[in-house]
Amino acid sequence: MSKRTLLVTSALPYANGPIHLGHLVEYLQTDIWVRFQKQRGHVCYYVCADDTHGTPIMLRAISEGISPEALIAKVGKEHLADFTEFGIVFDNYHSTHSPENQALSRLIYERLRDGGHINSRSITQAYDPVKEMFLSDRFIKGECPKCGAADQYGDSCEACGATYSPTDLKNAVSVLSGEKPITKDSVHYFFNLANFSDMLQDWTTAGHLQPEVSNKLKEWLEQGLKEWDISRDAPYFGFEIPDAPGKYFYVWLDAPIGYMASFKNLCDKQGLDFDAFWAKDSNAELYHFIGKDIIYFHALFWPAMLKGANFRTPSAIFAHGFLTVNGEKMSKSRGTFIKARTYLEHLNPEYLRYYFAAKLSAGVDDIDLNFDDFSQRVNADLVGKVVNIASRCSSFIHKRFEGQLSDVCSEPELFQQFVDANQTIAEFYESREFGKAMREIMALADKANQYIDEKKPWLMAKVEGQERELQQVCSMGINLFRLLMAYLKPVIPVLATEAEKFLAIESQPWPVTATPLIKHAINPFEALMTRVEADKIQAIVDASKENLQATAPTVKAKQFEPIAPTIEFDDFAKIDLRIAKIIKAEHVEGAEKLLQLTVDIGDETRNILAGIKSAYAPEALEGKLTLVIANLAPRKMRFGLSEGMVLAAGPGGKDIWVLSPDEGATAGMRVK
RNA sequence: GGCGAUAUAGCUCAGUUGGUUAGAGCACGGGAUUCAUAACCCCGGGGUCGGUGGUUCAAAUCCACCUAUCGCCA
Repeated sequence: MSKRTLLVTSALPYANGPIHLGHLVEYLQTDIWVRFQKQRGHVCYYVCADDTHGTPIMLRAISEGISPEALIAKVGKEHLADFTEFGIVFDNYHSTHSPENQALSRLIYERLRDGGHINSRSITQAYDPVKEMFLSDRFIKGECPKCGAADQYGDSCEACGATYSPTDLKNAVSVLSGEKPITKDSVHYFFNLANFSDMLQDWTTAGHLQPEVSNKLKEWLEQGLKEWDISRDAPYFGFEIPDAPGKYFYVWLDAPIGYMASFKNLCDKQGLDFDAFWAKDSNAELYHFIGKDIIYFHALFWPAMLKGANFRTPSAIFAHGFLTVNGEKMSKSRGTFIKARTYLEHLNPEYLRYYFAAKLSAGVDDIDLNFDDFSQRVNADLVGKVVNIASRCSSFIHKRFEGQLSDVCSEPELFQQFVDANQTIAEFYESREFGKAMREIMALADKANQYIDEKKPWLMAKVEGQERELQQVCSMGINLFRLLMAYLKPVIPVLATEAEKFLAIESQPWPVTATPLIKHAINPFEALMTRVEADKIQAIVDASKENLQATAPTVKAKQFEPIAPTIEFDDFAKIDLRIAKIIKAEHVEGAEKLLQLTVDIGDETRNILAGIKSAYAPEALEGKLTLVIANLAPRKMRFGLSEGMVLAAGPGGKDIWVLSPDEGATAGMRVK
């Protein structure tokens, strides 16, 4: 087995929200693959970073009242903590908002520009005149021009599926301010992807991609490649384009460069040769694990950018499917939108690592997390089958032989059979057929249990003179267990490490040339893993439902007029609000909208003319408690003097609602 | 709307270039066992392979259409 050099990445999580179980499919898949490579003795670096740029980050920082830098620092820390507790070990975890990324983004941009791959021209876009920023399609809502459905985004209608441009929307408003967007021109920069059509035609069919991905891309390539808008106008959180003040790199331009930047950062820390991995003639292998939703960026833009900037292209891109829970899309209301943190608060992360491994393949199919299947699978496979082998053998070894394994291997052929399986299992791991690898390993576990069952050590224990055989059978079981743990180590590293402690052995390499432990003392057995408790799963679902209420959507179409400018408490204190009792209410001769109210505000009564005739009959008001502004300057109206104002809400007409206090308040009390 | 993927036992999934009675794990039923975290071992029931039509000596597999689910449309 020759030594390979690999650089592996997972897609960068966006710094706009927490890690959830859907994200984890990818990071666990990558981590398992990387651990496997390392266990095999290859040189393998696994780098990742937080994806930190773009309008959503900027807006969220504003809504939280902190700087974007503070926001991404906070979220980045949370992300890394979640990953770490799931056993995902990066060789480096960086940020796209880093000097390395800025320098590399700039370098790549300049090389593309100098190579004639960047164009610029003015385009017309929707613009929010209040927030003073351009609006992408997702920030405009209105009625679908085709079917009239309300509350649809600027690019397509969720109700009828029509696609259109934001200018087609009826009654369009900015999601940010509620204002009607205007259109405005601005110069944008474009990456001319079509220059790379031939190169991509070859690259996408040269074995770098899964066949289904390759087919998908063929479709896009046949339609002809369009230029890619890589710039955004200020205000934007990102990197300013070097030769274009006020213009920023679109987040998707610098995000994949973040892979390089994170690795550059690692190189600087560890003295590695960056060019050995990224130069055009690099011999290192470069792999990107991604979700199938971002294939376009990774299989077209990214290789083209690298090519155009004179860097090497990826060895392969591995796309995976999405996670469904109980057969359905993850849903906040069903409690199946589960954050990594919520899971960690209740269940052992290795359960999920094993479960995902058992279901993952090299394809792009979605995988389903079925809670019943999850606990059955984990309990049956890991606890019932694998750990059980150690459990059932170690008791004899300790009770009868002081922890000493026998001095011979009684079944060398069986042991060798387990060692020989390493090749098949390794092939499955290598090709990301983790489900098949797990099945293979569990078949070995079954074999081990069958062996013990056949030998019946518990009968030997009762027969005098069979001590030696008893020790041999149990030692054999322990040795088989050891190999199983070596094979499972990429998936369940914590359990594997615990098992190594129990076995009193060094960290296990991939068992290509393993020999049985002979005359070896092991440590007392302690439960290595406990069963999944069903109530914990329910607790996760419940907690996920609660999260929903805690995290109300932050960006929502504004239905109401914008909040007025902030005032100080002193401003508020100037307003003297009083509880008032309506003593008398009557129509005003000749007035269309007004009612005349006589109200008791404690020590005095007032005459108030209120514009609420359209919504209230006078007799319905008499005796009612309400709120009035008592120190409003009296106002002379056509029908008389109004000595205050009754508080009411609503758009008008029949929809006016007079405010009233809770029971117990009495006329004259001041509101404060 | 266009395009793609998927649809196999109660559940989660295998089924290589079309080729005997369609497989596994879990669940279920029966038996055996008691060393082991009620684990393990043996046996068994259960599927008109989403639907309809076609090609073929032969279709889960190839083709067409339909239905459902998921995704993509830069």
